[in-house]
Amino acid sequence: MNLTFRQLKVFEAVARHLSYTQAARELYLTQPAVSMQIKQLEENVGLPLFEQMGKKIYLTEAGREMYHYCRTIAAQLEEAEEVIEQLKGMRRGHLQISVATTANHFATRLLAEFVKHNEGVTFSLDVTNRKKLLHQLAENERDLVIMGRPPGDGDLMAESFMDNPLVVVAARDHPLVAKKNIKLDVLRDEAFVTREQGSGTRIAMERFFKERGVSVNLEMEMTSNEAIKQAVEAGLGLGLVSIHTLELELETGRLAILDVEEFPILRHWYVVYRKGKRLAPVAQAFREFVHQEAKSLMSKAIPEKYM
Amino acid sequence: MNLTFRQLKVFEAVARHLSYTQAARELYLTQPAVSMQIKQLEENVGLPLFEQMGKKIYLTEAGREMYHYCRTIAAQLEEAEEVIEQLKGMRRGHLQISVATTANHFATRLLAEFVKHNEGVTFSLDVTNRKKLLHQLAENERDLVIMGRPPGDGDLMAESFMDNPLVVVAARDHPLVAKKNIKLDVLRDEAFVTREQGSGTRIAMERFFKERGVSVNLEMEMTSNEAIKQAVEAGLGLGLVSIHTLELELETGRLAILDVEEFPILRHWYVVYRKGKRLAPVAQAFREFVHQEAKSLMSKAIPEKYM
DNA sequence: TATGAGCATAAGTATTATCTTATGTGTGGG
DNA sequence: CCCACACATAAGATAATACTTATGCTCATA
Repeated sequence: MNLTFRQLKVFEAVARHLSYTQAARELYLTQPAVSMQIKQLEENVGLPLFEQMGKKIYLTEAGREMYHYCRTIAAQLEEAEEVIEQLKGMRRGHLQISVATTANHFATRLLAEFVKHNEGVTFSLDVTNRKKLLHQLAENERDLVIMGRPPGDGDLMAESFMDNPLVVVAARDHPLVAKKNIKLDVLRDEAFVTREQGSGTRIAMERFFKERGVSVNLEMEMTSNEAIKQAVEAGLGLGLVSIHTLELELETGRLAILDVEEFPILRHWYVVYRKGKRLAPVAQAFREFVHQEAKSLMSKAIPEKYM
Repeated sequence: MNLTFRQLKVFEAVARHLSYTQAARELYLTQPAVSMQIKQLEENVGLPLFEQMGKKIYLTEAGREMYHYCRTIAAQLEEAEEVIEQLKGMRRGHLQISVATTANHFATRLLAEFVKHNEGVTFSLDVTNRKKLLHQLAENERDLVIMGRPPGDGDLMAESFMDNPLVVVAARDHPLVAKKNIKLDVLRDEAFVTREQGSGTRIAMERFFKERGVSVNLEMEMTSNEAIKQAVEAGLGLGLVSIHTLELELETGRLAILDVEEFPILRHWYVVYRKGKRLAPVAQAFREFVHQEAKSLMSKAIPEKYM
């Protein structure tokens, strides 16, 4: 079959009016133009679609079938058009986001807020480690990624949108909790519970201590921030984590931030995407949303001095 | 939107292969031809459908949506094509048949037999009186009508396909049942239960008696053959009916055919349709089926001497 | 750094679509 | 019996479509 939409459109009008002439009027055409379209359609189909009895025309059975499919196809087209329009206006869309484990807390909240403001937007959120995030970016599997500073070599756009202060935490009954302005040297004697090698936090941490000639005990590795906090709370040692993971623990007083000199280590959160990627309207909107709203959204959850 | 099927077809191939070049190969086109079709489609849609990252291309969200609708539309088209093919080969179709009340019995049986031999054929059967049958023909509401001889003035094709013997019946205990070769004059004293004025049977009956100068008592009118048979069985009088309505009553012996001279009145059944109407393949096939099979199908149900 | 793969762009061309005007044909109503 | 209506057919003008070839650009990879 070699139909054209024009043929279907004209056919639909004729079938509806059961009149070539009226259909022609509706379509601002002459009657022969309509005749020709119908004739071509009938040739394509291989069966007559109308029969003429005297002055009136009637749909043949083949005509009735065609009319049916004509309308379902038209309906599909309309639906498609509507969906596309929604995509254009960003009233709809699907976000594919991945976030670093550490960002889980506020990323989820950001997403929730965004979706609340944009009805019809759906998303899938993958919370995973730095390595996998970089892999997903390389494979173009995600629209946007929220993470620490990505390596400079991959062709990535990374836009900083919020500070990410790393702080030293201890259990509430730890001897250092009460001290003010703790010297870095003091930490030399302390055990640290840390994230696994290769994680953003770990990299930053090691660089920080190395630059300052302080070698600390980093023998306890955990693959999640939750595990670290549990360990610290249990008194296994100190922890070095992003303040954004601490909201609940600070509120309940289970963990305390130590007042160590040169702390917090100031890092940043980035919205990352592939250079040259044409962001879909939703993704574009979410990116802007993050830039505008992240700070104010987080300020409610974090002690002021760390903002 | 001003899409073309060509655009959709090309788009579908590209989306499937995620490659312009491969799609071009599949469609026996050059790569620029594919590029242009996609470009035009994107212009129509108003959004990019693919994004290129290095050598690979990916569907954008709009692209994924379009792909979806593309496939449902293609599915609709295929379905339409299939239905049309079936209509061509008469493996499918809908019959719109009307039959005279008197023909109900064997018409139903004919239809049943026809449908059994042609899987996929559906029908709607209207059993009604002569007046309405003619109206339906005039309004082109039915494909075929089975009835007695239609008036010659309407532009109708009427093809006789089977005898329609009208016989005189009586209750089994009627005095005339035992008589042989009953004279017409004898009927003058008898009451008749008849169909209403305007019915085919009634017209034939009146003409018959009038031509022979026999005036009979026709005061009991019924609008259905079933009612007539009931009345005759109850002893209200004689009946004059088509033998095709009598199958069951003869078999059970509730009614008897009288051996009246010049009887049965020989009339005929006709397949009738509007002159110049292009019969759909199904209707055409049924018409031929009726001509070929009606007699043999009926011979099993009716006493041999009346065939 | 050179090469090739893959898509975009440009220019040119043959084909096809689509429409109009003019006219023919059959139908039903006055 | 003739006219008006409705669809069919024919011829021709115009626009647009859908290609092709040739070439340029960008990126990955050897």
